[in-house]
Amino acid sequence: MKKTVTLKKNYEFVRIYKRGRFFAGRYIVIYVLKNSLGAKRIGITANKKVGKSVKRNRAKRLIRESYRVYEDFIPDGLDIVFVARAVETEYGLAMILKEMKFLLKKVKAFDQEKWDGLRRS
RNA sequence: UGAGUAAGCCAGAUAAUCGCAGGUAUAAUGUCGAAAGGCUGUAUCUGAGGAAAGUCCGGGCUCCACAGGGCAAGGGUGCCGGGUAACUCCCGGUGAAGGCGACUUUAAGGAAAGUGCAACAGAGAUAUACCGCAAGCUGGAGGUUAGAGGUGAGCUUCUCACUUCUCGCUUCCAGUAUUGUAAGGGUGGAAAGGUGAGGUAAGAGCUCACCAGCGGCAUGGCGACUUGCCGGUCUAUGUAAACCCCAUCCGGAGCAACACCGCAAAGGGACAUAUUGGCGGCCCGUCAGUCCCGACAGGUGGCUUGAGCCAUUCAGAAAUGUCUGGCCUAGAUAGAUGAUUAUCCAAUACAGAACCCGGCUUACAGGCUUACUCAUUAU
RNA sequence: GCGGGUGUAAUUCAGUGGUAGAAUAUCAGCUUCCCAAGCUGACUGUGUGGGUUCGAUUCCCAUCACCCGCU
Repeated sequence: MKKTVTLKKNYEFVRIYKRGRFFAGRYIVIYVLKNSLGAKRIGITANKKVGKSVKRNRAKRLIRESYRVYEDFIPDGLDIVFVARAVETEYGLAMILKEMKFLLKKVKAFDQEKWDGLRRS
């Protein structure tokens, strides 16, 4: 198991916001940009609109857990940023999983054949 | 049984699988390195709170040379005693306010040091005199006594009746550039002690009794203060979370502090022998040449053993202190605790450490324990 | 994390303890053939909760929201 590389600095996030493709879901917004490293890097953010620290931490944990499920099916060479949105209602992991898969497909960052093959076996 | 008061406790549990952070051990035939060791893997242990929150106080720690002296300014605190490293915190008490009560609340020094403010209303706002109540004076009306005059009647010296005038007394009414008074008067947050009796032209601490307040002495208490006695009636509006006075305390900045390593450190500019800066305002004293641009998106330490936690002994009314023994219990750096399943449960609220402690304040589902009060019923 | 600041009408701002004001905006009327401009009038309130005071936008305490800085 390889360790996940994360984006840290603000200028890295700004670069992806400005140049990358994005798609908004109900709970999260996804930004994707190709990089030249040959590996994938992710960033997760939750700003103050999401809520206080407990809510922000929970949103980040759920996104991180969902990413862990789909990590192997995302092609290398991409920078991905997940932004948690401010939602009034309660939500669980299952909804985040469903939405993340949908969003990854929308931005063409999901290896459907590998997913199907693994499911069949 | 119902209603309530006070103090304290818990903050979902268990099991399995996957996943995250840190410590320790280990590594062979993994990988990087000269090595120490790192990365990675494996095993094992540990892993958010009662408020971690707000950042409202107080400290530790670090730097400002030591954190020094004096003056000025500013700010905090403010019944008494104790506790504490310290506090504006805590404990106990005093006074005051609230509650039938258990009990609760309390920024509670000084208003006879001075200054300011008190809108509107009201006669008047820190002292006043509009109405009123009385006294005086003037005028009018009435009553009455005395004196004088006139008319009439009779027993004509004298008596009686009526009437006029003058003086005095008195009642009522009106007026007032007069005097007294502050008892009463639709106001107001507040009208300069309260109640009762005497007293007075009318009234008034004018006098007396009790109460309140003030002063003195004594008693009990470490003290705030309490209780008792005596004395003068001078009684003194409120506001100090208005200025202020008194007492007392306070140097500043904050772990993005600070130290070290690495990178960079070529050069340019500003002020300089009594200037500039440290030293937040001035003086003394003291230290150093100083600052800006070039030019910080790196790493390590600081970082968790501490005014620590648990049990216990003793002192104390308590806060708290103390003796003995045991324990080590997060330490990240875009920031770690999550997911799924099963069982129990009535159900899971407020909410996530970021240098560390002691408090305060605020948010909060539900449950439990102890002590006490009131009401009702039964014995 | 640490430090600092601000909340007044729909908007921009005044207001030093005594009935809270200006400009713009909105609405209505007048004026005009119509519109604009102009004139007149109306409307809307101290972030929230306590306390001090006779009385609080103002003074004190707590709380909420927003904004700024740090190397």
